[in-house]
Amino acid sequence: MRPGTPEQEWREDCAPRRVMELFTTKWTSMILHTLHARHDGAARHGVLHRSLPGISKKMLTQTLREMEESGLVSRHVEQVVPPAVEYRLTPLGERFVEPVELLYAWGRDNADALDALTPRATSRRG
Amino acid sequence: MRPGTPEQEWREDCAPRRVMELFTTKWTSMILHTLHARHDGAARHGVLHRSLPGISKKMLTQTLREMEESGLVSRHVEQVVPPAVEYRLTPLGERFVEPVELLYAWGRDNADALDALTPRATSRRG
DNA sequence: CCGTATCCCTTACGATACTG
DNA sequence: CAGTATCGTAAGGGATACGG
Repeated sequence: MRPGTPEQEWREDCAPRRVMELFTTKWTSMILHTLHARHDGAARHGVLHRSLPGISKKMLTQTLREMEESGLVSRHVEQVVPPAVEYRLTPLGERFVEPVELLYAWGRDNADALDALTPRATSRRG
Repeated sequence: MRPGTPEQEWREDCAPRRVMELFTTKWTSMILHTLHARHDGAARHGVLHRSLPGISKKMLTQTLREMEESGLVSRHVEQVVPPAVEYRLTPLGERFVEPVELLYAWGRDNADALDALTPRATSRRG
Protein backbone atom coordinates (compact mmCIF):
# COMPACT_ATOMS: atom_id res chain seq x y z
CA MET A 1 0.00 0.00 0.00
CA ARG A 2 1.30 3.43 -0.84
CA PRO A 3 1.63 6.15 1.77
CA GLY A 4 -1.39 8.04 0.51
CA THR A 5 -3.74 5.11 0.51
CA PRO A 6 -6.89 5.75 2.51
CA GLU A 7 -7.21 3.69 5.64
CA GLN A 8 -10.67 2.50 4.83
CA GLU A 9 -10.34 -1.27 4.79
CA TRP A 10 -12.33 -3.76 6.75
CA ARG A 11 -15.73 -2.16 6.56
CA GLU A 12 -17.92 -4.18 8.87
CA ASP A 13 -19.89 -5.76 6.04
CA CYS A 14 -17.09 -6.24 3.53
CA ALA A 15 -16.67 -9.70 2.04
CA PRO A 16 -13.20 -10.54 3.36
CA ARG A 17 -14.18 -9.64 6.88
CA ARG A 18 -17.26 -11.83 6.66
CA VAL A 19 -15.09 -14.72 5.51
CA MET A 20 -12.77 -14.27 8.46
CA GLU A 21 -15.71 -14.21 10.83
CA LEU A 22 -16.97 -17.48 9.44
CA PHE A 23 -13.97 -19.04 11.11
CA THR A 24 -14.66 -17.53 14.50
CA THR A 25 -16.93 -20.47 15.19
CA LYS A 26 -14.76 -23.27 16.43
CA TRP A 27 -16.09 -26.27 14.54
CA THR A 28 -17.63 -25.05 11.30
CA SER A 29 -14.53 -25.24 9.16
CA MET A 30 -13.57 -28.68 10.45
CA ILE A 31 -17.01 -30.05 9.70
CA LEU A 32 -16.88 -28.62 6.20
CA HIS A 33 -13.53 -30.24 5.57
CA THR A 34 -14.59 -33.58 6.99
CA LEU A 35 -17.61 -33.73 4.72
CA HIS A 36 -15.53 -32.64 1.77
CA ALA A 37 -12.92 -35.28 2.45
CA ARG A 38 -15.38 -38.15 2.28
CA HIS A 39 -15.76 -39.93 -1.00
CA ASP A 40 -19.49 -39.26 -1.29
CA GLY A 41 -19.44 -35.81 0.31
CA ALA A 42 -21.67 -36.98 3.12
CA ALA A 43 -21.32 -38.24 6.65
CA ARG A 44 -23.51 -39.37 9.48
CA HIS A 45 -23.59 -37.76 12.87
CA GLY A 46 -21.50 -40.50 14.47
CA VAL A 47 -18.82 -40.29 11.81
CA LEU A 48 -18.47 -36.57 12.29
CA HIS A 49 -18.37 -37.07 16.02
CA ARG A 50 -15.50 -39.52 15.76
CA SER A 51 -13.66 -37.35 13.24
CA LEU A 52 -13.60 -34.34 15.55
CA PRO A 53 -11.90 -35.36 18.77
CA GLY A 54 -13.01 -33.14 21.60
CA ILE A 55 -16.35 -32.05 20.25
CA SER A 56 -19.41 -32.69 22.37
CA LYS A 57 -22.61 -34.02 20.90
CA LYS A 58 -24.26 -30.80 21.90
CA MET A 59 -21.85 -28.62 19.96
CA LEU A 60 -21.86 -30.93 16.97
CA THR A 61 -25.63 -30.85 16.70
CA GLN A 62 -25.79 -27.14 17.36
CA THR A 63 -23.14 -26.29 14.80
CA LEU A 64 -24.75 -28.54 12.20
CA ARG A 65 -28.10 -26.85 12.79
CA GLU A 66 -26.57 -23.45 12.28
CA MET A 67 -24.82 -24.60 9.15
CA GLU A 68 -28.11 -25.94 7.88
CA GLU A 69 -29.79 -22.60 8.52
CA SER A 70 -26.94 -20.88 6.73
CA GLY A 71 -27.39 -23.15 3.74
CA LEU A 72 -23.99 -24.81 3.99
CA VAL A 73 -25.22 -28.36 4.63
CA SER A 74 -28.38 -30.35 4.14
CA ARG A 75 -29.77 -32.90 6.56
CA HIS A 76 -31.36 -36.20 5.58
CA VAL A 77 -33.12 -38.45 8.03
CA GLU A 78 -33.46 -42.18 7.32
CA GLN A 79 -36.59 -43.43 9.02
CA VAL A 80 -35.16 -46.61 10.47
CA VAL A 81 -34.33 -47.91 13.93
CA PRO A 82 -31.90 -46.93 15.14
CA PRO A 83 -32.21 -43.65 13.24
CA ALA A 84 -29.63 -42.69 10.63
CA VAL A 85 -29.03 -39.02 9.88
CA GLU A 86 -26.80 -37.93 7.06
CA TYR A 87 -25.28 -34.53 6.45
CA ARG A 88 -24.20 -33.38 3.04
CA LEU A 89 -22.55 -30.29 1.60
CA THR A 90 -24.89 -28.06 -0.39
CA PRO A 91 -23.62 -26.33 -3.53
CA LEU A 92 -23.08 -23.31 -1.32
CA GLY A 93 -21.20 -25.49 1.12
CA GLU A 94 -19.00 -26.68 -1.74
CA ARG A 95 -18.09 -23.06 -2.40
CA PHE A 96 -17.17 -22.45 1.20
CA VAL A 97 -15.06 -25.51 1.49
CA GLU A 98 -12.63 -23.87 -0.93
CA PRO A 99 -11.14 -21.38 1.53
CA VAL A 100 -11.23 -24.07 4.19
CA GLU A 101 -9.10 -26.32 2.03
CA LEU A 102 -6.69 -23.46 1.39
CA LEU A 103 -6.18 -23.10 5.13
CA TYR A 104 -6.03 -26.83 5.65
CA ALA A 105 -3.30 -27.23 3.06
CA TRP A 106 -1.35 -24.32 4.44
CA GLY A 107 -1.46 -25.82 7.91
CA ARG A 108 -0.44 -29.22 6.66
CA ASP A 109 2.53 -27.75 4.81
CA ASN A 110 3.65 -25.33 7.51
CA ALA A 111 3.56 -27.30 10.70
CA ASP A 112 6.98 -25.92 11.57
CA ALA A 113 5.74 -22.37 11.57
CA LEU A 114 2.91 -23.41 13.84
CA ASP A 115 5.33 -25.02 16.23
CA ALA A 116 7.21 -21.74 16.41
CA LEU A 117 4.10 -19.98 17.67
CA THR A 118 3.67 -19.41 21.36
CA PRO A 119 1.13 -21.96 22.54
CA ARG A 120 -1.45 -19.48 23.70
CA ALA A 121 -2.04 -18.30 20.17
CA THR A 122 -3.85 -21.47 19.25
CA SER A 123 -5.18 -22.73 22.53
CA ARG A 124 -7.54 -20.07 23.68
CA ARG A 125 -10.54 -22.35 23.61
CA GLY A 126 -10.80 -26.01 23.92
CA MET B 1 -11.57 -40.35 0.82
CA ARG B 2 -12.24 -43.98 0.12
CA PRO B 3 -14.74 -45.97 2.13
CA GLY B 4 -12.09 -47.73 4.12
CA THR B 5 -10.26 -44.59 5.16
CA PRO B 6 -9.82 -44.30 8.91
CA GLU B 7 -11.71 -41.49 10.53
CA GLN B 8 -8.72 -40.14 12.36
CA GLU B 9 -8.48 -36.57 11.17
CA TRP B 10 -8.42 -33.45 13.26
CA ARG B 11 -6.30 -34.63 16.12
CA GLU B 12 -6.40 -31.88 18.70
CA ASP B 13 -2.83 -30.81 18.11
CA CYS B 14 -2.62 -31.30 14.36
CA ALA B 15 -1.36 -28.40 12.29
CA PRO B 16 -4.47 -27.70 10.21
CA ARG B 17 -6.63 -27.56 13.29
CA ARG B 18 -4.28 -25.12 14.94
CA VAL B 19 -4.44 -22.90 11.89
CA MET B 20 -8.21 -22.90 11.97
CA GLU B 21 -8.18 -22.00 15.63
CA LEU B 22 -5.92 -19.06 14.94
CA PHE B 23 -8.90 -17.49 13.25
CA THR B 24 -11.23 -17.99 16.17
CA THR B 25 -9.88 -14.77 17.60
CA LYS B 26 -11.88 -12.01 16.05
CA TRP B 27 -9.26 -9.41 15.17
CA THR B 28 -5.95 -11.20 14.69
CA SER B 29 -6.26 -11.91 10.99
CA MET B 30 -7.48 -8.42 10.20
CA ILE B 31 -4.55 -6.89 12.04
CA LEU B 32 -2.13 -9.13 10.19
CA HIS B 33 -3.59 -8.14 6.85
CA THR B 34 -3.62 -4.45 7.70
CA LEU B 35 0.05 -4.50 8.60
CA HIS B 36 0.87 -6.54 5.52
CA ALA B 37 -1.03 -4.14 3.28
CA ARG B 38 1.01 -1.13 4.33
CA HIS B 39 3.96 -0.22 2.21
CA ASP B 40 6.46 -0.46 5.05
CA GLY B 41 4.82 -3.37 6.84
CA ALA B 42 4.24 -1.31 9.93
CA ALA B 43 1.48 0.74 11.45
CA ARG B 44 0.83 2.81 14.52
CA HIS B 45 -1.87 2.11 17.02
CA GLY B 46 -4.10 4.88 15.71
CA VAL B 47 -3.81 3.70 12.12
CA LEU B 48 -4.84 0.20 13.08
CA HIS B 49 -7.69 1.59 15.10
CA ARG B 50 -9.03 3.54 12.16
CA SER B 51 -8.54 0.61 9.80
CA LEU B 52 -10.69 -1.70 11.88
CA PRO B 53 -14.12 -0.13 12.25
CA GLY B 54 -15.83 -1.43 15.35
CA ILE B 55 -12.80 -2.40 17.35
CA SER B 56 -12.39 -0.91 20.80
CA LYS B 57 -9.09 0.38 22.05
CA LYS B 58 -9.17 -2.30 24.69
CA MET B 59 -9.49 -5.15 22.21
CA LEU B 60 -6.94 -3.65 19.86
CA THR B 61 -4.34 -3.35 22.59
CA GLN B 62 -5.19 -6.73 24.04
CA THR B 63 -5.01 -8.50 20.69
CA LEU B 64 -1.74 -6.78 19.82
CA ARG B 65 -0.27 -7.87 23.14
CA GLU B 66 -1.26 -11.45 22.50
CA MET B 67 0.18 -11.32 19.00
CA GLU B 68 3.38 -9.94 20.45
CA GLU B 69 3.54 -12.81 22.94
CA SER B 70 2.91 -15.23 20.12
CA GLY B 71 5.74 -13.72 18.13
CA LEU B 72 3.60 -12.48 15.27
CA VAL B 73 4.30 -8.78 15.71
CA SER B 74 6.91 -6.60 17.33
CA ARG B 75 6.26 -3.38 19.20
CA HIS B 76 8.40 -0.28 19.01
CA VAL B 77 7.93 2.73 21.25
CA GLU B 78 9.11 6.14 20.13
CA GLN B 79 9.98 8.18 23.21
CA VAL B 80 8.35 11.41 22.16
CA VAL B 81 5.36 13.43 23.26
CA PRO B 82 2.78 12.50 22.41
CA PRO B 83 4.03 8.91 22.33
CA ALA B 84 4.24 7.02 19.08
CA VAL B 85 3.99 3.24 19.07
CA GLU B 86 4.59 1.20 15.97
CA TYR B 87 3.72 -2.38 15.29
CA ARG B 88 5.49 -4.48 12.72
CA LEU B 89 5.19 -8.00 11.38
CA THR B 90 7.91 -10.34 12.54
CA PRO B 91 9.30 -12.96 10.14
CA LEU B 92 6.90 -15.37 11.78
CA GLY B 93 4.09 -12.89 11.24
CA GLU B 94 5.03 -12.73 7.57
CA ARG B 95 4.53 -16.47 7.39
CA PHE B 96 1.13 -16.28 8.98
CA VAL B 97 -0.07 -13.52 6.78
CA GLU B 98 0.05 -15.98 3.89
CA PRO B 99 -3.07 -17.95 4.85
CA VAL B 100 -4.72 -14.70 5.85
CA GLU B 101 -4.15 -13.34 2.38
CA LEU B 102 -5.56 -16.52 0.87
CA LEU B 103 -8.78 -16.01 2.79
CA TYR B 104 -8.81 -12.30 2.06
CA ALA B 105 -8.52 -12.89 -1.67
CA TRP B 106 -11.16 -15.57 -1.61
CA GLY B 107 -13.57 -13.24 0.16
CA ARG B 108 -12.85 -10.41 -2.24
CA ASP B 109 -13.50 -12.64 -5.23
CA ASN B 110 -16.56 -14.42 -3.86
CA ALA B 111 -18.70 -11.72 -2.40
CA ASP B 112 -21.69 -13.23 -4.17
CA ALA B 113 -21.35 -16.51 -2.32
CA LEU B 114 -21.18 -14.61 0.93
CA ASP B 115 -24.36 -12.75 0.06
CA ALA B 116 -26.06 -16.10 -0.41
CA LEU B 117 -25.27 -17.08 3.16
CA THR B 118 -27.92 -16.70 5.79
CA PRO B 119 -26.91 -13.60 7.81
CA ARG B 120 -26.48 -15.39 11.12
CA ALA B 121 -23.55 -17.34 9.76
CA THR B 122 -21.31 -14.32 9.83
CA SER B 123 -22.82 -12.13 12.51
CA ARG B 124 -22.51 -14.19 15.65
CA ARG B 125 -20.30 -11.75 17.37
CA GLY B 126 -19.86 -8.04 17.05
C1' DC C 1 -1.48 9.62 21.34
C1' DC C 2 -1.49 5.41 23.54
C1' DG C 3 -2.77 3.23 26.48
C1' DT C 4 -5.13 1.12 31.69
C1' DA C 5 -8.74 0.18 34.71
C1' DT C 6 -13.30 -1.14 35.76
C1' DC C 7 -17.66 -2.83 35.05
C1' DC C 8 -20.76 -5.73 32.95
C1' DC C 9 -23.01 -8.78 29.82
C1' DT C 10 -23.37 -12.16 26.47
C1' DT C 11 -21.93 -16.46 24.23
C1' DA C 12 -19.48 -20.26 23.28
C1' DC C 13 -18.45 -24.30 24.91
C1' DG C 14 -18.13 -28.44 27.81
C1' DA C 15 -20.05 -32.20 31.12
C1' DT C 16 -23.47 -34.97 32.18
C1' DA C 17 -27.78 -37.25 32.21
C1' DC C 18 -31.85 -38.61 29.86
C1' DT C 19 -35.09 -40.09 25.62
C1' DG C 20 -37.26 -42.39 21.25
C1' DC D 1 -27.94 -43.73 16.79
C1' DA D 2 -29.02 -39.24 17.18
C1' DG D 3 -30.43 -36.38 19.48
C1' DT D 4 -32.63 -32.93 24.08
C1' DA D 5 -32.30 -30.93 28.39
C1' DT D 6 -29.76 -28.68 32.11
C1' DC D 7 -26.32 -26.74 34.29
C1' DG D 8 -22.12 -24.34 34.84
C1' DT D 9 -17.87 -21.80 33.68
C1' DA D 10 -14.76 -19.07 31.35
C1' DA D 11 -13.69 -16.29 27.89
C1' DG D 12 -14.78 -12.74 24.54
C1' DG D 13 -15.84 -8.40 23.96
C1' DG D 14 -18.14 -3.60 24.48
C1' DA D 15 -18.66 0.99 27.13
C1' DT D 16 -16.82 4.27 29.68
C1' DA D 17 -13.72 6.88 32.36
C1' DC D 18 -9.16 7.97 33.71
C1' DG D 19 -3.84 8.62 33.23
C1' DG D 20 1.14 9.82 31.44
